[in-house]
Amino acid sequence: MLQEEVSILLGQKNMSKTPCRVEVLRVLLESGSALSEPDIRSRLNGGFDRTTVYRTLRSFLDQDVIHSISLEGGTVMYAITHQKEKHAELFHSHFFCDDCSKVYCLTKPEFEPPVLPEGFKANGYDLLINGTCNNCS
Amino acid sequence: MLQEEVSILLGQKNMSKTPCRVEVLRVLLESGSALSEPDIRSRLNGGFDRTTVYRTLRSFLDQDVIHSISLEGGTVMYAITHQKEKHAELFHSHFFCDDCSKVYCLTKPEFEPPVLPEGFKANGYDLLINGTCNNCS
DNA sequence: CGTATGTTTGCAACATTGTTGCAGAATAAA
DNA sequence: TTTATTCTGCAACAATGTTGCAAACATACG
Repeated sequence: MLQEEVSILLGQKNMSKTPCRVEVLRVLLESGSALSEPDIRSRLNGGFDRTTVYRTLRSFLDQDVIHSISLEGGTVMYAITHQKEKHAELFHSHFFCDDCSKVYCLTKPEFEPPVLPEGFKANGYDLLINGTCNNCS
Repeated sequence: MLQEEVSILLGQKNMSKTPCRVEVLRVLLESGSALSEPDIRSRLNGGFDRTTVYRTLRSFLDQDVIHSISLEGGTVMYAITHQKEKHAELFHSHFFCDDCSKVYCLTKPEFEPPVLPEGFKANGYDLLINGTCNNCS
């Protein structure tokens, strides 16, 4: 159930269950994909202020409850962090549908990275794949 | 020589050699890495308006003379597009140094991408690797 | 040469995304 | 209840990017 999932997410990070936090998590969980702040705010029940939503997102980002995805052109989307995968901290892979503009978090984000030039050391990989999603093909 | 390279880049795309375009290309070529608009503008000789620089960047983006790289958090950087590589249109790989914040375009951007879920079709790959560059290690 | 046409530039204005300061409301703790 | 903490809304601000308009400049054509 949704309420439970929200409680678990907040409880794990010792975050209090405020109305705005609960709503933001509900919206993100229900959408199943990444959303921009305007997207999120327009779906919230309660009519919260822009500032409050941004502060909520900032807290979630700091606590790794959510993560941000930067699209071509600088648009930033926010999505729940599901850490089922082992290398979730190292590899982040997302899919952007050119057709419906939906953003999906790939659950198996690991891949064979390119060889770096001499002297370069990698700490993390952020991959953004664009194309057509299963809904649009 | 730099002047020549600028002329070639503009000539290939049938773009007129305006002062601002020449300056922006000079700055990007001299820096050798990706720069933000404020970075670029502060290095221009001539004191061009913010708007003029953005319009110049837009033209270059439309003509694929440059490309943009979106960093974590939504910062956008601009870099010359070197299409020496075959798969340059499909694979874009960049390296962000956590130490000096410099952004490098990787010249061999191909890699083994992750397997997509059923029904998803990829059109392009944008990889952003973060870590330590050769100057900072 | 002069005129018409097109492009570049600067200025002002605006939109969007995100942050910060401050004061009031709500919540939890004493 | 009183105190302390944290949330929230409002106003203001900063950064990035776009658009409209008019002046400047270059280009082409008669």
